[in-house]
Amino acid sequence: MEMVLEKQVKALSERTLRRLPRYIEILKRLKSEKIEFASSNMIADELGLDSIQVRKDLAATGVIGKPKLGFAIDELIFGIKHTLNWDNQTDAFLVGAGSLGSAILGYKTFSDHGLNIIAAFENEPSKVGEIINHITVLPIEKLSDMAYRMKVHIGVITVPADEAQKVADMMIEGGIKAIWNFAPVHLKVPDFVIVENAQLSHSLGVLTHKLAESLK
Amino acid sequence: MEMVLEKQVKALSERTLRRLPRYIEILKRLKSEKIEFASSNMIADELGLDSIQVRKDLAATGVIGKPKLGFAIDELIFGIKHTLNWDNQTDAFLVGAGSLGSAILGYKTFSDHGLNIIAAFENEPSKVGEIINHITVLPIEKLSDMAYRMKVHIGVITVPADEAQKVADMMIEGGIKAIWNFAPVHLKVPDFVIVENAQLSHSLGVLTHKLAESLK
DNA sequence: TTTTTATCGATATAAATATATCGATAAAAT
DNA sequence: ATTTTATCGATATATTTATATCGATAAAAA
Ligand SMILES: NC(=O)c1ccc[n+]([C@@H]2O[C@H](COP(=O)([O-])OP(=O)(O)OC[C@H]3O[C@@H](n4cnc5c(N)ncnc54)[C@H](O)[C@@H]3O)[C@@H](O)[C@H]2O)c1
Ligand SMILES: NC(=O)c1ccc[n+]([C@@H]2O[C@H](COP(=O)([O-])OP(=O)(O)OC[C@H]3O[C@@H](n4cnc5c(N)ncnc54)[C@H](O)[C@@H]3O)[C@@H](O)[C@H]2O)c1
Repeated sequence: MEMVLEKQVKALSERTLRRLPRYIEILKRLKSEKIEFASSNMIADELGLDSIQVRKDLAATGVIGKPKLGFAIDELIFGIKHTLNWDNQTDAFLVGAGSLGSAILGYKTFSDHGLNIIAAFENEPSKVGEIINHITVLPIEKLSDMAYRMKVHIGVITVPADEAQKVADMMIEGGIKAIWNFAPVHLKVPDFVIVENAQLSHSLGVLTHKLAESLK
Repeated sequence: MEMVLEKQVKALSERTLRRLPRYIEILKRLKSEKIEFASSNMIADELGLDSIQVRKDLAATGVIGKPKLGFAIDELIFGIKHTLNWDNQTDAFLVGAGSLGSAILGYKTFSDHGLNIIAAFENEPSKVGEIINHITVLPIEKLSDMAYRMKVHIGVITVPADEAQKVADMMIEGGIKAIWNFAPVHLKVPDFVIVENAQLSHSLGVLTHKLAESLK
């Protein structure tokens, strides 16, 4: 299986990036059914998308399809994962081992998605020392220093909204380069820091609005 | 405070819908600082957006600004909430009271966002009967029937991926009209059912890709 | 009272994203 | 060996989304 991955890859829009994991999902299912090639049409049908869009998205991964057959599934999964950098794991710290934080710590699948949470941090003394899914909860005071020494690049924020900026600042002080933020606040960070907001209320807003419209 | 909300509201794009909750966040903070009017510029600055875009988004809520002053904050919060249908609560059932499901059940803020989870359902007998944040966990067998009888319109899916379609089918059988899906699968539903996917891995993919790019 | 000013909101332009068209190609069928 | 076929991928068009321009307006200043 030859992988031509260093091929010049086109620019990736955020919308394309968000669709790529969905392709993996379908491809894995097809693979489990012993299917070896998937056409853009098959994928598009499964996901209710347009096959042209699928082809364009896949082009961005650099994987080449075969006329009449489509894309070799193994190669395509590999290519998508590579594009997302899911073929590597990046070390991460999580801050706020509350209910959402614990759910994330306990979720094994993120390690398939490039995220290796190696420690959690808390300001609540009673939680410090806990171990959740083999991950130890440490005192928040150690965050910056440890991030710096261990060259941790990703920080996950699951503290209450009014603590989030403070935590982000500590992360950045520790050299963290990308923040996955679950707190419902807009974080102010320097340009060189990437922030990705995973705010459930945004998604919920779309749902409640559409539902209200549909019931009108 | 006069609210002209039934004014003809323009079509709302999904991207606008996703920004609206962010405006509420900023407006609430300004309000807590005793500020009464917010200009599109102030809001845009806080969120790193363009003020024209803010004005366009706000226009979609039907709220009218005042020259030189901007938007009356109280009225604007009200208008945005109305647009999202966050000024009503819709009853919802959650299925899968595992770690993510429990975090959602325990999160009080969703009731400010139009979601009133009134029961949870499980197929794991040991979990049935539990009470999480005043919400009782019931056996999954009762889902369709109760949804139908209680006219529940929203279903939240937090079961493992390979159970999600089955659960969605039961919800639809029970007359549920909108599904908030946290399982990493594309649900197949009839046209009249709204599905909003809250898939964390999509967000994570954007993060890991951008981080890899930035470190190149 | 008149002038200045900040901001809105309508309209226009630009950019990004999605969809359509079609020739090229390799597999399968004849 | 030749033809047919499904699919790719490049290029072109359409749609959606974001950004820019500018006259109108109401508040504040002169
Ligand atoms: N639970 C959910 O379903 C949910 C949904 C959407 C958003 N969120 C957001 O996620 C965040 C966490 O929510 P949660 O429900 O897990 O809350 P939680 O209260 O259960 O957990 C927050 C944790 O952060 C810790 N913490 C607080 N300040 C800290 C600090 N300065 N340093 C280190 N740790 C600190 C607390 O001790 C606590 O354990 C909040 O911002 C919330 O708005 C949660
Ligand atoms: N935990 C996370 O941080 C996280 C993150 C992203 C996505 N997810 C997704 O959310 C879903 C739940 O994840 P989790 O970590 O809470 O898993 P979990 O195993 O803790 O919880 C799943 C729950 O669903 C119940 N269940 C299973 N089949 C059921 C059925 N047919 N009817 C009713 N209940 C059923 C189980 O008994 C269990 O309690 C999964 O699809 C997962 O991929 C979770």
